[in-house]
Amino acid sequence: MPTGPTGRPATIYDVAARAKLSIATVSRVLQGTGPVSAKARARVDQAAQELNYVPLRAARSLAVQRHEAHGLVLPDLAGPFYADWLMGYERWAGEHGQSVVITVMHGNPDPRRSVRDLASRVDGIVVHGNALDLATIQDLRGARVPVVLVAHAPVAGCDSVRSESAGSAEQLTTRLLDHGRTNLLFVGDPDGSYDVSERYVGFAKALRNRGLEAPAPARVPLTEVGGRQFAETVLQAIKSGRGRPDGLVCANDELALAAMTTLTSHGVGVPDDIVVTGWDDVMAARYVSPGLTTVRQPMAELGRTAAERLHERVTGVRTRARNDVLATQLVLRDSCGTNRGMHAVTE
Amino acid sequence: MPTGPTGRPATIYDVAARAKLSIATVSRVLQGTGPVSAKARARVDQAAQELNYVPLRAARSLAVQRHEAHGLVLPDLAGPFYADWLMGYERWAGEHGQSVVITVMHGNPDPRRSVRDLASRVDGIVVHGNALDLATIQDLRGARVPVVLVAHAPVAGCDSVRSESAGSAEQLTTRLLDHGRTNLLFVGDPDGSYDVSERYVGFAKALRNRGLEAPAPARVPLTEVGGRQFAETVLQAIKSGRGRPDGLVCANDELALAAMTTLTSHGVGVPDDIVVTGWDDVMAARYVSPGLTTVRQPMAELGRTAAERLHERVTGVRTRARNDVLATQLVLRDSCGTNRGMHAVTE
DNA sequence: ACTCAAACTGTAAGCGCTTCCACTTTCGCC
DNA sequence: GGCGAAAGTGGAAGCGCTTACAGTTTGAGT
Repeated sequence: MPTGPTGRPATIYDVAARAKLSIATVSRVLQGTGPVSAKARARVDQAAQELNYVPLRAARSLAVQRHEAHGLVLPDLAGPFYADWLMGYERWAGEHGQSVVITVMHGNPDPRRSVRDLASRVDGIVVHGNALDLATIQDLRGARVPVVLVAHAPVAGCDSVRSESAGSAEQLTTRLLDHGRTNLLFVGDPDGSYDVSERYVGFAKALRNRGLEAPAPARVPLTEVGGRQFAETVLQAIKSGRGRPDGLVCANDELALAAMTTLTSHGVGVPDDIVVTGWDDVMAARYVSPGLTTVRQPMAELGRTAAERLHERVTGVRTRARNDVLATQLVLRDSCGTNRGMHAVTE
Repeated sequence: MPTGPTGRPATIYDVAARAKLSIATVSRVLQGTGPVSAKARARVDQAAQELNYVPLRAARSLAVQRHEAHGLVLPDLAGPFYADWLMGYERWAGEHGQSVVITVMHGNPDPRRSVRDLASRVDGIVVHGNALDLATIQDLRGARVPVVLVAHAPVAGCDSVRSESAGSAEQLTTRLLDHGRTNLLFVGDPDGSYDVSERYVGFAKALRNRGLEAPAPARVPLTEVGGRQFAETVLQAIKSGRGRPDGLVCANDELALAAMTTLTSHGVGVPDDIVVTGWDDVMAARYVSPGLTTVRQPMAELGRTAAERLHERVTGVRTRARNDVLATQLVLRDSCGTNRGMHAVTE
């Protein structure tokens, strides 16, 4: 928020003139580089102060060949957890003087252009989930843009950060089986995202461990509409006397919540007739009745970690790719019928 | 994601050399400015293509004295609605070729520096709620940085965008009074944000219209913890036989949800013994029982509008300040005890 | 006092792009 | 075929900053 004498923003020349020093010295004082006398420092500080001078980032970026900014590419911002993730990222960025430029792909009229554009104003890019196809990611890599993948399968040359999925899903599923469930269904499309595919892997593994065959996943969108629709088909199946599931392992909470409430409102008891679990631990999960058993991801930490990894790459302190997997937390509530005592938390 | 012959990103010089034309022509082709022959255009396009050339934004910004970027300053990202707001903003920005740089104030080690920094890499700034104090906003204005305020009281020289609050609050409160409530309480601190203060104004007005005196607001934080704590004091009051409220008009849903569930879990009936309303219509509001009556703000549209206003200011197509107020929607559910039929929606 | 190094400061050359201005083509038309 | 205007192109000057490099002080050591 600089104010120059002319009304136009003050430049380093204005400061230099006012301090009666060269722009080189001004730059050295302001950036804290190189040796400067105390006197010069004081004069510059005062002049800068008086002119309310702020160096123009574009000029600095051009000169130092660095932007001091991170680019984030997100598929969209739906769901409550992006906020937490972003918050974690922002926090780290703020503490380390990095700006954050966000680009959302959903509804973007020209994704390719947007990403190129982003790449030219930041030092590196974080890609969340499948916001970008592999070709575009490779493109970025080819152009030597540091890339960190979040909630995405590892890619050669890129760092990745995600939360553990398969293990938690297996653990959760096993728990349901332990409590006598015999006809579990996985709800959600594994092809939709890496995370979901991992969850299905864990689900299937738990079943196989019991000598059961894993049924194909119900490929519905991870939304409330998807959950409602799926519940309808379950209700149909029950009504028509066909085989009925006695448990739904849903790929996220929206799905689970919609499915569960649809079922209960049609007289199907949860958890007695059918158990339901979700993923993410959204706020509604603890306000619905019965409370929704779910898996909590350390969203803020995922964000923080992604920021850190990207910075390491940008500054070059690390060159070997690194794939972080953060632990999740099983949150037991009543919807899974295995809960003793509220809010027991395992793992 | 440019790739130059040397491994370093290609510059406009590389393209010019390859196309056997001057950089001036290359620039004209790429930016679509000025007259260029079809032949030249083709050569440049091809060369740029082959080199995977992307103009460096910093250089362009420096030359054109514009960043083609908007800065957003947010207090934090808590709550589910920032996501919708941001989504609306991003969408508009993406469609209009503007980048979005986000800065979160909460937990920021040096807010002042962050804002100055932001100001020097964008063409204008949107400030959400009370992320910034008035002095800082004035500073920005003084430096001729276009500023748009969201959910904030209008400030001279700044545009503002918010959603209607007082009227909806009055309408909601009146409705409760119409249904026989006589001892309503407003929960939330009006000093905490402009929006909340407006809601309290509407609440108080409704009471005065009935010749009732508006009680002082319960100044608790707008969080689940705040709601729980407040509910405890209500429970105390009831137990000790002191006057009890028969309705809580809460400043947001988190507060309302926590208060409501605390009350019901202690045997206080909602809506029979006491009615509860919230604000924002978060997802949990429709999963809790009874469903939470609340007020929905057009978050995405608020975001879109803010983006548009800022752009108008940046481009100078409008110079007079403008204050937009968007309509809200009363969402009636069972917690207010005045609902006939699910999901009736008024206004 | 004198030398030499260390401390400080200034000059100027970029960083990669846009754009004014001048210059050369190319047309349209009499 | 020749003329003027329009179209196309290139040279070069910035935009505001950083940073060699060179130049000037300063000060310690003798």
